[in-house]
Amino acid sequence: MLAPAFSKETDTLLAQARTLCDRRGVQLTELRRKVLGLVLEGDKPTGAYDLLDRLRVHHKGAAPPTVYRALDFLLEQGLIHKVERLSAFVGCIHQSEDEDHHHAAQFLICQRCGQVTELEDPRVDRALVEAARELGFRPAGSTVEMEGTCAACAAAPASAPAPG
Amino acid sequence: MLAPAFSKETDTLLAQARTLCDRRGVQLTELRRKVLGLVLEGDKPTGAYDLLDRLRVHHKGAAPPTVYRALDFLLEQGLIHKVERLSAFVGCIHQSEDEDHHHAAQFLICQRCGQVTELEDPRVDRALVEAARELGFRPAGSTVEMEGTCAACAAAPASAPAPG
DNA sequence: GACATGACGTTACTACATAACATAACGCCA
DNA sequence: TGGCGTTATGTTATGTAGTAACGTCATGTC
Repeated sequence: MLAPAFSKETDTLLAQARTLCDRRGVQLTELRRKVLGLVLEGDKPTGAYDLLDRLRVHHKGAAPPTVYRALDFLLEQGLIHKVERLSAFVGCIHQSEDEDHHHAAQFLICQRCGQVTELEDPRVDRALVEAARELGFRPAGSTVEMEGTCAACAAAPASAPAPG
Repeated sequence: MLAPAFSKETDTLLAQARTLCDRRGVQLTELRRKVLGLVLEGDKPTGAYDLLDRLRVHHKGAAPPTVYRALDFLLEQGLIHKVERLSAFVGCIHQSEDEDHHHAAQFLICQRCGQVTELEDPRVDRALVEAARELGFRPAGSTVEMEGTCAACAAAPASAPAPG
């Protein structure tokens, strides 16, 4: 079970994640760290079974529950997000030690190039929380996703979607 | 292939849907009408395979594509919505002939009783569209869902979630 | 040393969704 | 009126996503 090699950027994020988990008293185990690394390495949202395939390279005998448990942990800790429309996972770009584990994020999904952009727009969250509150609804978590065409693809000729 | 019996409320909505499709020049076939009826009858979001089971009662030989094609049509026409977090479908309560086929809706999902409430809050949509516009993103469709506890369940004792 | 806890292994299964090709009904129009 | 395109549906098979249930192993603790 060798350690996979991650990019420098990923290693930095992994180090941050380690610090965060230590402070919270939760275990960023080797397995969970690997899965987080795989999610972070992808420049696009990655499906659980795709992660599983990659995980198996260095982690023999990995099965669906192996990946899903790790993903559940990472979601709980707010280290990754799930993009519901894609049934896929992305690393969270807004890691912050002091924040709630699950901060409210929004995603813009480009139908042309597949690129996903994470937003953290307070106006959107505020509007949603307010609308819920008016109905006496107590929010626990939200999914906000918008599909469409990103700026790069809108500018590119029809035959050439902006690359990943 | 007998016609299933729907409630009076559902029949009313089906009649509206019929009118709307006629005006648009699209075909609300018997099959599509049945599936729409089944979705509308449910007081909670219904999964595709649940719909399939019910469809089979009156529609021998129905298979997954039978249901999914009908659902795709109904989604296109804005007659139903998909709740991504539940992989399930609900009837749209905001049918309007003049509107876009896909209007921006939001959903509040109660984790206790499973009830789903559709909102159509202009503030939420406006905030999201604005945030996207600032990044040069051209919106095509959005998913906005919030999970939590509905007013009824929040008021009810812990052991007795408010009924469906 | 018995026992609780948390992480992970392993097997099997359930649920969700689509590909690919066949068939049938309809309108069109040459 | 026969051929053709279009749209809806039938049919078979397969791909993808997610979970249940139970076993094992390490660690801590009383």
